[in-house]
Amino acid sequence: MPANPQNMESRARLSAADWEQAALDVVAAEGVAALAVESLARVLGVTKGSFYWHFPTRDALLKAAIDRWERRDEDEIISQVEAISDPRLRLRDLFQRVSREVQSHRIYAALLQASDLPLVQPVIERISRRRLSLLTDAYREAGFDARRAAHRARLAYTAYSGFLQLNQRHGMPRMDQDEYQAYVDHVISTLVPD
Amino acid sequence: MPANPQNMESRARLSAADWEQAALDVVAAEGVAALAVESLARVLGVTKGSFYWHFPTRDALLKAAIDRWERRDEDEIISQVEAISDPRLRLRDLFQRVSREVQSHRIYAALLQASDLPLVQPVIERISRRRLSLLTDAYREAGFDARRAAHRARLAYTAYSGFLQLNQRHGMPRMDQDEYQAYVDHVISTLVPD
DNA sequence: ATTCGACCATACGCGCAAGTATGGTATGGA
DNA sequence: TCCATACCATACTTGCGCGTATGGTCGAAT
Repeated sequence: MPANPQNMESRARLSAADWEQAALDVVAAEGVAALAVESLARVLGVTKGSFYWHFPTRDALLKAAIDRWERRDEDEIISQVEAISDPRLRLRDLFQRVSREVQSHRIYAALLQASDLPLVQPVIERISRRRLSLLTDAYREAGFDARRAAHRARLAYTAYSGFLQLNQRHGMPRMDQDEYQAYVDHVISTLVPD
Repeated sequence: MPANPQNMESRARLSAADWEQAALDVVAAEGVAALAVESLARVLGVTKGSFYWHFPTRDALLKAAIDRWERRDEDEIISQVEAISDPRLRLRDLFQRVSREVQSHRIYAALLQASDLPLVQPVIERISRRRLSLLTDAYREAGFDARRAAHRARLAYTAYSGFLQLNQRHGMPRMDQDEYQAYVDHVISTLVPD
């Protein structure tokens, strides 16, 4: 019996999950448009022939990779945050937690940029709606009426996705670590009631 | 002498400016990726042969169209706003004015989505920097110290571009006209000091 | 009336990345 | 030991959109 082949660092043979993970890495680093099967095969040390055994088409890989990402990072963070009962503390914690995550948001930013593709558009809508209602609920619990809660949630969420767009991808006025944290604090003090 | 051929509704012959304007319409409606010379020629009722007389390449058209847009809408709005001396009134007016513009922002949103192309990336950076410093200056004049002014400006601008991304293009939770205006008012009261 | 140049049509070449066809190799179980 | 299955390589075909080559037309100036 050989050592567990799942954990060997340069496995001779691949599974669909390996392709999905590699696809996510490419998407995070270079965007959805850069996801090509031949180049991805080179990264994995194989050729197209391998790919088309695991997936029928390029879009199938993209969809599978996105689904994998959505299940993993999404449920995780949201469930962690929902554990905090005080809504204002919950919002603060959410903002801080989000500001520290990196890789998962790279992928979301990449998907945002490719949201005109029919395959990713419903994903963006689904995720945005979920996160938006998460924020809206928190603001309602914090004492906002329904209208103001929806507006403030929208403001917070658009600021988040706009930040991803302008900074995470091509660095706008770059910030160092301290200034970034100061910005996050400013956002919290501006958008979260005391 | 025939009637002014510039204003006839289906001119027999085109100029470079006609191509640029048509290109902007396509970009605004379907994004940068949808800008193809053959399809654009069909829209204008001609063929590729015409296009490559006016422009050497597709990218040349895209660049010319973007430049045209940048000169037109950008200088216009900014110079109008800079006329208001009171910084808080100026910010309010800016937000309101921006909220009513449509077409120009469709194009900016499309450019944002295509900001990984080497041709549009410097445009986005240039415009963002300009608008950001416009906001920063206003907040400074309104009494914010340099740090807070920069942060608040960044927050406002990311909220703006995030809104474009999520609503203007593929409509997130859609809003009717009244709710939209209410949202704008909420943003102003949250981000602009009294 | 002729000519010249601006504008356009038609037909082609070409590169890139997706997808197909088909055959090869390695590995575990009978 | 031998076969079946899972995984992979090689060599194609195909479609799409850019760019090129070349020739045609129409209006304006001489």
